[in-house]
Amino acid sequence: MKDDYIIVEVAVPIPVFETYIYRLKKSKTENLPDKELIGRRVLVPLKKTKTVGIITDVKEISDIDKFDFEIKDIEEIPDRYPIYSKEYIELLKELSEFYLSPIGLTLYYGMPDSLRWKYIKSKNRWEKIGFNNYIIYTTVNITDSYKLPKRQKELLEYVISVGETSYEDLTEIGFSPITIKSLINKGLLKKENLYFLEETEQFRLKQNIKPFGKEFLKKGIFLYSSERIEKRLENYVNLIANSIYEGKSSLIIFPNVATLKKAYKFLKPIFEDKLYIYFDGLKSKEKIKTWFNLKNLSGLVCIGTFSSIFIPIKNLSLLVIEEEHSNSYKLMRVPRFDIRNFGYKLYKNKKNLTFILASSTPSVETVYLKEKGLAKSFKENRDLLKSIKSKIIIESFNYSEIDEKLKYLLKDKDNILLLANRKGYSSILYCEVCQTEITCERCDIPLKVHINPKRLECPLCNTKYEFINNCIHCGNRLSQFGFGVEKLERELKKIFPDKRIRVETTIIDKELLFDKYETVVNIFPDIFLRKADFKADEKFFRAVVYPYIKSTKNYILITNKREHIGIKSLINKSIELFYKNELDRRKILNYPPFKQFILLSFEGKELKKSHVEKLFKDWLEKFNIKDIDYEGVFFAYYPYLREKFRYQIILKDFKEKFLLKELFNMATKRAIKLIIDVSPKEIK
DNA sequence: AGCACGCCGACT
DNA sequence: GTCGGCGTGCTC
Repeated sequence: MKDDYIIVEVAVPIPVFETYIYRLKKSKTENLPDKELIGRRVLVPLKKTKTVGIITDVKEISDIDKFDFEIKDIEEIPDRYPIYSKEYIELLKELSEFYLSPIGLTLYYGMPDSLRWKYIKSKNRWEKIGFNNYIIYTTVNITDSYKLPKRQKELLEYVISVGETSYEDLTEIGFSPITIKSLINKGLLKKENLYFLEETEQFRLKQNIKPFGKEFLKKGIFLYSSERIEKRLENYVNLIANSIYEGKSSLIIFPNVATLKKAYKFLKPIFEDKLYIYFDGLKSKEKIKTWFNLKNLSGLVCIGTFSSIFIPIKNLSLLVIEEEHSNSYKLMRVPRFDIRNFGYKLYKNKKNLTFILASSTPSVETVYLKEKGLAKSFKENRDLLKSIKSKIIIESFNYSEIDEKLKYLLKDKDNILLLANRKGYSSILYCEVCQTEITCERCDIPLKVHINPKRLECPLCNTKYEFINNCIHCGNRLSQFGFGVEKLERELKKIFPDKRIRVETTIIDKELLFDKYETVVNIFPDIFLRKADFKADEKFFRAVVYPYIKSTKNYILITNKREHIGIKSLINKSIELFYKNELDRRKILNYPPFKQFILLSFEGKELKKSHVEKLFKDWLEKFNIKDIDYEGVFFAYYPYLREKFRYQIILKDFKEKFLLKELFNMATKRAIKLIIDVSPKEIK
């Protein structure tokens, strides 16, 4: 009897760090066109319900005696092919271990959302969101010339009218499987499996794109910071063409959809049907098609956002992460890992991968990779700032004079981008009688005033409140203080009704990456230095330097931090000056990348600092942890968020990371939510 | 996560 | 006496 089963390890989408063991009946694998089990989706029972999981390993049948729990059977294998490759399963396992991100959740959120089936217990059925096993379409456009039964005629007319549909859609609206089948047999309907497209046509590059020699398709990690994003994209065309010419595939990742779409417009006419796009907002059918084509075929190019890193692309030879410093490459939710690190793992694992980390203002970590000799410069080592000719004007900041100053500075300018990292209309609403600010009920921080529509909004949890004129305690009229971009925009439009002025809070992570303006005004980036974050100087530097790259004639910087190294490197037109200084500083202070940080955030409704201290002490004692570098429990930068108190601990270079899983379990038992952030991007 | 169990307070 | 709120435990 034993021989009729295969024992497999399955990662299920629940917040635990382990995988579970299931039995798979051999007969269920007999008709599979691909015998590989690892990377497959499986439908499994889990406690009193069912879930979709991913096979991560195949065990020896003799292991069965080792388990002291009842082993349940896999109910079904829903797909003809695995969705992840063995290689990606291996790497994602390692990465989840490194970031202490539950493997089941990592694989679950990595796959196309339409494959994340949910079992609805009350309805006793699976919810297959937008799922289609194969598409049904037709090549005819009129039904008149065919003699068909009434129902078949209706079906054919329906398919003609919608163009492309699915088996599920058709049965859902009332066509029987027999009707569908007979039209398929007559050749009037065609079905195409999305999972399995044949490797057919020989792709020809458009005339004007010629393979470029092989000098840039070498194995290696490269830092590409010597040119602007427009210019970089032009260079990728040659690399992609090279890769396709060799029958291999490329992946270019962008930090946001707006930038991605601009890149698509540029690349589509060049690479036509060899170009695929992948991002969360894509239609589920398209996502599945892109996923499986990239997994099964070769000689393609994909551009996408964060989620595209999960596609197990066949013969990947070029990986580019654009604007690699962006915060969007590490999510604040599961899977809590940094895709740059995944790129690094892919690079280590593949024989020939060109891995490019590109940014006009790269992250300190990536510059450090270059310092250590792990990454090389892509193209010549030239400072981008030296090629920018726009004039730098530095002015001091004073809140009461800002309107007058802008009026004076902008009087002879046009085509202006104005940046101020202040959301909303004004910063606070204040009662001068009670001397209190109007604050968010859930976060206890001042609400910002917004207009269009007029409302109050919490800058942290985004809860919206009705605008009030009078104080809720004494009825006195409330006053507004501070300014935001909405107020700046309104007032500048009043002063200069004919000028082209765009007002934004930030450039980074907006579609502005490709845009240029004659004059860029940057108001008070000093705000980035207010937070005692280890990355504060880097953020300030980027906030000062990045807008300069977008200006063609004038760059007006309004700041009171003239002595900061970030501004010095701008004036000296040398980004290297900043990185050298910053690396020295971080080394002295034992900050990343010299020490690895693990940020522990504890959250709870009635949580007190002493509870966290007790929990941490108990953990240290229980596991006899002596060798640990941390500076105690402190209040988080936002100590009260969404009705929860928040405390943090920073561990430096903590080696026994697996023990944090136990801390996580202990915290859960005490109703404390613990968020473990390995190599945090920011501390907030 | 998502479900069940079990202990309390509020209700017919 | 029992309905349901949510704290706690567990998933191969």
